[in-house]
Amino acid sequence: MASVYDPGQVEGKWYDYWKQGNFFVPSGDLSQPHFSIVMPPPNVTGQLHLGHALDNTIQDILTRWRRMQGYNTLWLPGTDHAGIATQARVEESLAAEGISKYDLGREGFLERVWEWKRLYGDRITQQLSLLGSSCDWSRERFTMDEGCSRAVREVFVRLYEKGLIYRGDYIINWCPRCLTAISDIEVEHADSDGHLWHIKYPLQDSDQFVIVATTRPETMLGDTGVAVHPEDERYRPLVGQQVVLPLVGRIIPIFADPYVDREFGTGAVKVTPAHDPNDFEMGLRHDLELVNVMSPDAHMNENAGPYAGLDRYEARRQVVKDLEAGGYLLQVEDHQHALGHCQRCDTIVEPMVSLQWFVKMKPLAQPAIEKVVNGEIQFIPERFTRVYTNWMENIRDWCISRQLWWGHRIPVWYCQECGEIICSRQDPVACPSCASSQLVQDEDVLDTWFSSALWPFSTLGWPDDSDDMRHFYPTSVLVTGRDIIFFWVARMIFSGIEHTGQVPFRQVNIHGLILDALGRKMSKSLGNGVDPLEVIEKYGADTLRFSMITGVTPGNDIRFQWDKVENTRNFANKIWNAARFVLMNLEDYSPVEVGRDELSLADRWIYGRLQLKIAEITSLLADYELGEAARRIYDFIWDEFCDWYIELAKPRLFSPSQPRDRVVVQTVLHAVLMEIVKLLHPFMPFITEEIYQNLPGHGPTIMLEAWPQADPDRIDTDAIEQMQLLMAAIRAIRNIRADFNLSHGTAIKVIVAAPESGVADLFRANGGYVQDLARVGELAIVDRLEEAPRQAVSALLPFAEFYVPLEGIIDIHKEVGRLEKELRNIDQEIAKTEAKLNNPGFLAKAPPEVVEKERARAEEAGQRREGLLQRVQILTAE
RNA sequence: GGGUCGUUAACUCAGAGGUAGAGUGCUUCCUUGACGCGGAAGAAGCCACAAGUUCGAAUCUUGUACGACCCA
Repeated sequence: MASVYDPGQVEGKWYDYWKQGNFFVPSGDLSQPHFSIVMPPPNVTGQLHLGHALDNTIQDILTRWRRMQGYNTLWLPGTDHAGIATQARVEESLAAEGISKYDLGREGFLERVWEWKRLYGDRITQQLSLLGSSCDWSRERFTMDEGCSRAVREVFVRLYEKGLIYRGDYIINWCPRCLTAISDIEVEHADSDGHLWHIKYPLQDSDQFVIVATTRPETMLGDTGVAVHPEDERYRPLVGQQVVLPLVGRIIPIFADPYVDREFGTGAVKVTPAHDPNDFEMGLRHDLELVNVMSPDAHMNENAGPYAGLDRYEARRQVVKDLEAGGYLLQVEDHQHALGHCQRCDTIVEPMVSLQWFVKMKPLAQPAIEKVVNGEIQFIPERFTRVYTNWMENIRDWCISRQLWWGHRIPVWYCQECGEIICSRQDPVACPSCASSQLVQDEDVLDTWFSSALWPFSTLGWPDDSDDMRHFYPTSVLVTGRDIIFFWVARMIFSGIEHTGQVPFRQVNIHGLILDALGRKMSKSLGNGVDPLEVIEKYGADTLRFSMITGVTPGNDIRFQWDKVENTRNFANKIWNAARFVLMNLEDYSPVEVGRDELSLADRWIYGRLQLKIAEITSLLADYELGEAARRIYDFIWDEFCDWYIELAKPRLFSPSQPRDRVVVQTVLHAVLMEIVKLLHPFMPFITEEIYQNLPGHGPTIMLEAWPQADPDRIDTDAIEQMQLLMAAIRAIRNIRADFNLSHGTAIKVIVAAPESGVADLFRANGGYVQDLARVGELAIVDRLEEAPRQAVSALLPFAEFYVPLEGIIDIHKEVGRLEKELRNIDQEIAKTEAKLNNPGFLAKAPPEVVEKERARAEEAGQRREGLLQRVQILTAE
């Protein structure tokens, strides 16, 4: 084994081995509980980014852990067709060849997209493999495969038949570049600097006027009303009157509506129902006419009269100019307002009225809220529950039609003869009403999220009553970022409840975003993204996984730091070398029975500590506290196992006079390393498999090993406490060595004065530990010193005093300084404990054990102070 | 405007009602037979501010400031 761990030599090999061994496939053991996760499907043409890496690492940790615990475990992978995103990319590539999708026609274009999908479809899944994802590739799905498409069809028809899907003219968000409707949540709002124009609208047959304020003057061409607040005294007399729309000449009413904000602008607003969502609502309430003045590419249309053909911003300039010329423009203020942008292409979205398909949300939202409120679905961390319920409670109908070609075509046909509308599971051949075969399918496709919403059950075989549905549904947990709670999580919840009668998952584990080192979102435009493949290439997947997980609070964002990656790489190397050491010393090892009475103090200590760690780590995992769990393993391996246990084991390993010692230590090293490697496996699957496969007594794969279970019988609290004393002693002596620059070669003598017989016995029995680890030549143990040596440095610990005679080396002055500093610390501690013990409230109300602890501490501090004072006296006495 | 999160050592972050933690960095020292991607020791924090609850608050409550994000 090489002394530096090389992940490149290891990772690919084991992944192939696991796949070939079918170790990712569920055990199928129905006597065990199931554990299932459906993977949030990445965009089929996408590339792995750090967000995916984090998301899938979490899922893989949970999956590997539960699998080891014996659950019938399924992690189902797949990809999403990502309608608008994929179509845009294919269009771009066509544009590079100088052709548009219209040149190819719908069929031809779709062929190109499928080609594209075949070309790039494997890339992201291959990248997921590089991460070590233990998902069942035999069940891999795609949102547009046959089964998912059938589920989409079924759901659409059911909702349609229930009256929950309708088609209508409503205001939607229109992207003038993508030339499609997009849903509310696909619009991103950003503040931008604009103006507020104050415009005079003259009253009909009067020389009076109202002043309206607007940020989008060009939309006035479509105004069909002016609104004021019903309780606004200023305008009360005007309500019911008519104004003459400037430039256009249309006569439109002034009406009162509580939506109007009296503080905004002049308190009177122009109402354009065809180009503003709020105006649209008011239009419905007051039966206003809809005047659409824009074409799909955001140019003015024929309803804009002389402005027809102008781009929306040119039209704005022209309208303003004309208003000014006509004396209608009274004032222009600077004004900041939020503008909606297309999530996909960042174009400013235009609210427009158009004929689209919608899902009626209120009836679906209600049960979806209940299941979360009553705890059938649990968000982790819990605070995301409110994010979800707030959104669900204020939900609006979901616009599901998209004017795209790539996606699930809406299963609705229009009879050209009689106008019948047919919504059907099977493609109809004749009109059921007039038997005509002149049927034309709706041109639109469904929002990508319509199919994603069905993912937890469409992938398991729904609508059939499949084995997988029965065995793995509802799924156990959904792991995803908080950025798609609305897009996806919410929609899966109401869809699952509506169509399967059950929640789609029991728990939702929300994690944060990965940010760059400066705390900014990683984005293409900033160019601050880090490619996970680069990290894997340089440091290995185990390192990437562990560095993203460890020391992270669930739900919080994570800054990506190369420093941390390096530190984790060092950790991997540390484990590697610890294993190398163990394996090197196991070459002559054959398993033997080792009696409990043969175990040394250090053996009993490490066994006990291991049990405690197993219990902690298991319970942290159950609570989704992966960061803390990882940190505990890290500490245990590096600190307790490597820095202490292995060091303590060395002398016994190499002592020719005690051959049995070597066997015992070998046994313990082997057993503890085996458990460590299992505990670490979900986090770092590759290196742990590699080590495991080198350990004597290994099975076919570590993946099939049982997760360690804490054995309370092995927790020897005495051994743990005793080791603590020895370790404290070793540290104190090392400290002295460092302070006095005593080189390694310098053998020192240490006198231990231990008044308690138990402590003295401990040092008599295990003085070897101190001698070896603190490099002590002679260790003398006494109850008490008649006369403490003057030419000696001391460490006065609560349980014993340690003297290192340094005739000729010690600088008395320096030593006194050292002791005085310690005295100051002790004095502070005493002041603190005294303050508590002198507080009657504390004595009366604090739990007795806390008071007792405080008393003990005070007493101990008092004794140490006494000792320190004496020591100073001895040293300063001339 | 509403909401969520954050503010802890120089930096990046854990923690959490009862003596402030890690990693990196910094200062010494160490070619000890796993690892210098290592080991030992050390310096370094009024846990943002204010009020409250409590015997006791960095931790709970409320408010303030600053920062990030989400929704309108």
